[in-house]
Amino acid sequence: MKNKQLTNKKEILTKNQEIVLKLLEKSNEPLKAYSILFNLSEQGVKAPLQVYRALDRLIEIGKVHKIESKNAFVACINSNCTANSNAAFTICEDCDAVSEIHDNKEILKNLNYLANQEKSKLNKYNLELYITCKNCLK
Amino acid sequence: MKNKQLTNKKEILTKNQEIVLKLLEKSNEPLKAYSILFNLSEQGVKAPLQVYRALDRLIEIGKVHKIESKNAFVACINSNCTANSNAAFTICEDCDAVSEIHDNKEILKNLNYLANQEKSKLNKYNLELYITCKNCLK
DNA sequence: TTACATATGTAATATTATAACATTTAATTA
DNA sequence: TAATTAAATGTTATAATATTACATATGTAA
Repeated sequence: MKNKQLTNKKEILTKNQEIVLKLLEKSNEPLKAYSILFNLSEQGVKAPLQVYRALDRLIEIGKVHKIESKNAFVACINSNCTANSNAAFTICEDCDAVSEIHDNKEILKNLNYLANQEKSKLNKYNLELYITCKNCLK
Repeated sequence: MKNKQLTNKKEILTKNQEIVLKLLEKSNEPLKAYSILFNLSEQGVKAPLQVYRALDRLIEIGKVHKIESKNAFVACINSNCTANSNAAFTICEDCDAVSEIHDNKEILKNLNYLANQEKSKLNKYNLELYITCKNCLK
């Protein structure tokens, strides 16, 4: 589908978007949609759609990423994130810890090259690295 | 979770695994689990679990990959695929066409480097490139 | 054979996500 | 300002994806 116009109103978020983002930002792990829902029930968020709509928009403007292999959502740690920005994560297969990798020029270069080889245009990418983390290697 | 022993019994598949893999191999697009289920109802596959169990095993031995962002499954095009092999796909955002990228040495090198930087060990990766494909660029 | 692991079948249910529609709030403009 | 439109919200219902739990069967090793 084509992208909608991203008016980018200086990141003015609506109430639901605001509280969903706040929750994600203070969480130190990816949260699932229904976990967000239960966490926010006291703040008036009562139905899945309220969460999913907020998440959709937050993802659209690049404030949130979805970890596809976990159906979970994280706030982007990149302060200067842009719309539909790229995402790369490490996921420890032992302890499930997830962390975001800052955009990596070298990877982007390679991926663009790959896309170009097929005469197609790279719009964005999702990269999930399944690792054994430093702690779990001990 | 730790990997189970991969006995690799020369790729002897069970009945359900066999027919699920056959279906995926002759499909020219990723199939969803319930689509597989409906397609195979005449062959005695009657419950989601039969499909999911077959898929789990096929993924484990590297014959099938899951496109995480689509909850869909494809047969691996890499004839000499190994257990838990890496996967990389392009997904056209306009026409939804998906194709697998053959393992790319350069990417793997970069990703290993990234993991090493964090003193962690890369086990496998999942890479999904959202593109506009050759046809849709016209 | 006995024991054990693996595979299968089946029903029920959990989890994740969207459709459809009514209502409210915000932004635009006449 | 009032009228008009667009965006966001609320709510119910339901669709789509995936797993739990348990009974049974089948293959493999001691």
